[in-house]
Amino acid sequence: MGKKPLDSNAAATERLRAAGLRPTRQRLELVALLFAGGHCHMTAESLHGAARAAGAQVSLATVYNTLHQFTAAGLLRQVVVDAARCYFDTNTGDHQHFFVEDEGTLIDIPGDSIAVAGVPPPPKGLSVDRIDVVVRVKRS
Amino acid sequence: MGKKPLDSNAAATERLRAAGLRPTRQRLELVALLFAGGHCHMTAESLHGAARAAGAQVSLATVYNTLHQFTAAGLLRQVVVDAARCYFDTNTGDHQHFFVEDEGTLIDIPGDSIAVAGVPPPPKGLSVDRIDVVVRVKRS
DNA sequence: CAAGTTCTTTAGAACAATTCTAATCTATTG
DNA sequence: CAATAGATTAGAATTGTTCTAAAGAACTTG
Repeated sequence: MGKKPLDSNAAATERLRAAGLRPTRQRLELVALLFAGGHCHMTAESLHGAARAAGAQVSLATVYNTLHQFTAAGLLRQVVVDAARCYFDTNTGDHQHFFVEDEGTLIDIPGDSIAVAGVPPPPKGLSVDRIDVVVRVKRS
Repeated sequence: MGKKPLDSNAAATERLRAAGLRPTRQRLELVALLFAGGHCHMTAESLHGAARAAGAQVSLATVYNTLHQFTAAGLLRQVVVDAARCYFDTNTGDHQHFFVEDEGTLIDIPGDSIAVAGVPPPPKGLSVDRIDVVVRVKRS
C-alpha cells in the first residue's frame, strides 16, 4: 500500500518501454508527474521543482534530457511562445494555445475549434511540418 | 556627398523623433540598416554584425536596447519561433510567418492571405492582444 | 545470477543569449 | 554654452540550457 499504486507504475513502465526508453527510477517519477492528472504545460525548471517537491531525487540535467527524449519519442510536444523559457506540453494532439503574457502560462485551445485557412504553398523544396497558432492574451 | 544621402538621414531622424527617441549616431545607423531596403528579420547578433560590417561603431548592449526601444515604439515587432534566438521584424503590419527550421530563417506571409477562424473567447479578464501563426517548414 | 555491455544519471563546468551596472558621453534645453 | 536628462559602453552578471566525464543502474548472455 505504498503511495504510488502499482498500476500507475506499471502503466508508466509500459509507456516508457513503448517509447524505447528504459524505465529508470527518475523517468518513472517524471512520467508520474507529467501524466498523472490532465494535460499540463511544464518548463524544465518547473518540472524539476515539482519533482523535488514530490520528494524525488532528480537532477536538472536529467530533467532536460528526459524532456527532450520524451519529445523525440512523441510523448511531449515543445511549445515556443516566450523567448525566455521553453514549455513542454503533455497534450500531443492537434491543438493550439492561449498565452497569458502577464503570467507566462498556457491554456489549450482544442484543435477542432480553431482553423487556419489561406496558407500559401511553401517555397520550392520546403514542406509544411506543423502550423502553430498562439493567441496572446493580456489582462484587460 | 557622403555615402549616406542626407534625405535618408533626415528621414531616419524624423522616424526617431516621431517615436520619442533621440536621434543619436548609433540609432541613426541602426535605423539605416533596418529600414534601408525592404522588410527584414534580424536578431540582435545579426544586426550587430551588420553594423560592424558597415563600419558603424555600436556595442551589442546598445543593439539590444535599441531593438527593445524600437519594439516598444512600434517600429519593430518581435517574433518568437525559436527557443534559442529572438527575431525582430521590420514589418509591423498584419502578417504571419513561415519558419524554415533547417536554416533558422523567416519568410513573411501576407496578412490578407491567411485567416484564423474559430478562436474561442479568452478566459474572463483576458483580452486578445495578437494572434501569431507560425508555419513551420522543413526541407523536403 | 554473475559478468559484461550498454544506457542513464549526475554534479559541475561550460555556453550562449540577454540583461544589468556604473562610468562616460552626447543631445537637447534654457 | 552650461546644465541636465537621456544614451552608450565595456564588462560583469544572470538565466536558461547543454556538455562532460565519471559513477551507477538496467538489460543480456552464458
